[in-house]
Amino acid sequence: LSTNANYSHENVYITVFFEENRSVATVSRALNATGVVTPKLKQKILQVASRLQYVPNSGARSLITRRTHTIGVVLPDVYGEFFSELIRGIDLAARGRKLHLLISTTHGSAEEAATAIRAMSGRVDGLLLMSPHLDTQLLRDNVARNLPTVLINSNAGAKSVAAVSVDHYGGAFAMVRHLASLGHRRIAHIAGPVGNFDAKERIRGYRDALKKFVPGASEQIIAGDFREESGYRAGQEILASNRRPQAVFAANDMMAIGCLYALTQGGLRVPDDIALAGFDDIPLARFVTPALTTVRVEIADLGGRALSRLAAAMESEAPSTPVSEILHTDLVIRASCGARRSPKTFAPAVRRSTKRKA
Amino acid sequence: LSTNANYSHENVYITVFFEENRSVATVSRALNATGVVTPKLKQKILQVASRLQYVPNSGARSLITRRTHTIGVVLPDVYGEFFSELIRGIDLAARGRKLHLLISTTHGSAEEAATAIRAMSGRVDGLLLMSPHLDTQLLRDNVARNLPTVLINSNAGAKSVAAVSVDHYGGAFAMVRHLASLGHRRIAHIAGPVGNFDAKERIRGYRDALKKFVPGASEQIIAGDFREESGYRAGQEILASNRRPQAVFAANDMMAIGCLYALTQGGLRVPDDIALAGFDDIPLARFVTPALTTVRVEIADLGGRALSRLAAAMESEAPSTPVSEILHTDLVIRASCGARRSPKTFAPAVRRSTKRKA
DNA sequence: CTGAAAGCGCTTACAG
DNA sequence: CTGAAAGCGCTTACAG
Repeated sequence: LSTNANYSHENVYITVFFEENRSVATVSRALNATGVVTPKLKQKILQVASRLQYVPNSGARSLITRRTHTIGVVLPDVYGEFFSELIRGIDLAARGRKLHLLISTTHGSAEEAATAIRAMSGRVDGLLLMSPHLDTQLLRDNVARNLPTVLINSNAGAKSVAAVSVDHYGGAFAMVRHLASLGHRRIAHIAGPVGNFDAKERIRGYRDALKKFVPGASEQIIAGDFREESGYRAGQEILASNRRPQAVFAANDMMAIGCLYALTQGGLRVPDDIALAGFDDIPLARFVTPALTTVRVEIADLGGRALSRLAAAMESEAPSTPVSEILHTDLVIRASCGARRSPKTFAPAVRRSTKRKA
Repeated sequence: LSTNANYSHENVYITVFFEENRSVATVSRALNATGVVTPKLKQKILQVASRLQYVPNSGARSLITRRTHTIGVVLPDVYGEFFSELIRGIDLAARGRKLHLLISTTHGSAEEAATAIRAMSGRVDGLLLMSPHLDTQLLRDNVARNLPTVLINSNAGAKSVAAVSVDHYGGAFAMVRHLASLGHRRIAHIAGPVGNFDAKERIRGYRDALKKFVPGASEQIIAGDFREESGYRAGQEILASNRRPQAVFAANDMMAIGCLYALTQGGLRVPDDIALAGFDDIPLARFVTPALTTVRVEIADLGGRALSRLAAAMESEAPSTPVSEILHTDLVIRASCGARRSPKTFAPAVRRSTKRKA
């Protein structure tokens, strides 16, 4: 064992304390404040540890404690305001619990998602998953048994895995109700990518609200993929149509902004000639002209809650029954839908809650 | 050892293979494709591993291999476009090398930075550090010896630690030269936070270019902190001054945007009454009206290069001599400085390189 | 209160 | 080509 006392040239391990004639057991107890150690001895050990810049080898430690204190976070991407905010919320909640974050991206590929999940399995205490490609089968095949898992914005696990999602349906529903209340009857929807859970829920909200608040009106759904460019194309499509909608509700802000550019280029004035609304309330939304009416999602909160749920599941011994939590959204009314003008100040945007039971 | 064959109810470890009458050594060789194993046996082992969803315990593995295949990334925050882009660049470069990312934030506190660095030391193969609070002493006290480290946008380590930075000086210099070339003589600078390395370099660039291209002009430096609100206040200050500058160069885009709002509110037209420029080229820059002239920083590239350097240092046996790499910037000329109007299209912004030897 | 020993799951010489 | 054994750094009963 003493062959390992190589701290002068190499890394520092607990065994260097042998040089101080201490047993690793005592050192371990002193460092972890577990078990009893004479205050004097403890102080000396701490001192030596500090001088030597001793840092415990986490691999060795988790080998025996069966804890890594690390959470695996699997996301489609880390790019853009949405993920940035989401990670921020997760990070904040994790710091509070002294948990580390191992982050991996899948770039929208199911195979990469599976690989990432497997690669993380041996090194984390729990998993936070978000991916458009998650389905029950993929989860069953790749998530290690008994590894606590929480899904974000996904219904992949259906009833079998815990999930935290945004109330896409309620938000879209409230927005269409608002547009209808302004007198618009022809309300078009620029949809998100086919197969995407969020997008589907938003379409459902649009559809139901339209049916309810504008009886007899026909749906107009324009294809999109959540990216700015697809909103731009949708805008051009709207310009070219013979019977233009009076209002356009895009499934997210980036598409609404792309659409705004197309409409403005085409000579239409928003909101005078046509109303426009988005979804997400990304920071950009208040900066475009006119400022964008949208549905606010507390993205950071979404991440924070997901982490809290996961932490709770990790702490409980028994495999907890999976709970689904749904975060409500807020209507943010700005200038682009014509309901009111947005003053150019730093005052917080007007919000109207769309609370809805989960 | 056989007490561990508990895969039916618990986690799956390599020892479950005992049930197949195989030694862990053979299983290890088969799984890692190291050493020789009969193709037939190997296939069978792989099959069992797959059926059992076996995932190696990374702690145990790195205990012996002395590799975690994980990089520690310490950032001030994960919020906002800058960090989002930076992480994206790091992530992209890491995936290619099959490295995992352990991410931690310091929220601008030196103590948190130290804690984060120490907490990571035992669980990573290398460190990527960015923090306004890094100094040589903090690094020496907290970074484990022989742990390869690369600093991002910091000169903390001076000559002793490898670093990748943006050419703040050159970018600011080029911008002021550009503003001077448009005929502006009174050019003000809204500075970043005091003590911040990036901010200091940008001031230096402003100062030197002003001296060189507008001989006799006096400096006008307004305090700021990189946040939008401080730019807004700077704008109000400019409005109130008796001899207004002809051009304002903000040390980053967010302050430029805050300033823009103040100036517009105050009745000034940008760029007709006053020219405005920023630094960073965040996505928002092209969306404000008028679109913002700025200095483009390839943020993702910054992250990617930092990771590449780190990976290289990790692979080399000898403690490599620390190299400092400086990324050049590009001038992005849009409408806000009056040099030209920006058309509202999706065409890429005009860029002029400000190449400069590192 | 402290130390010697066992063992966490894995890999790697070393035998056979 | 395969297996038995040692050992990575740590923690935790178990003695003393």
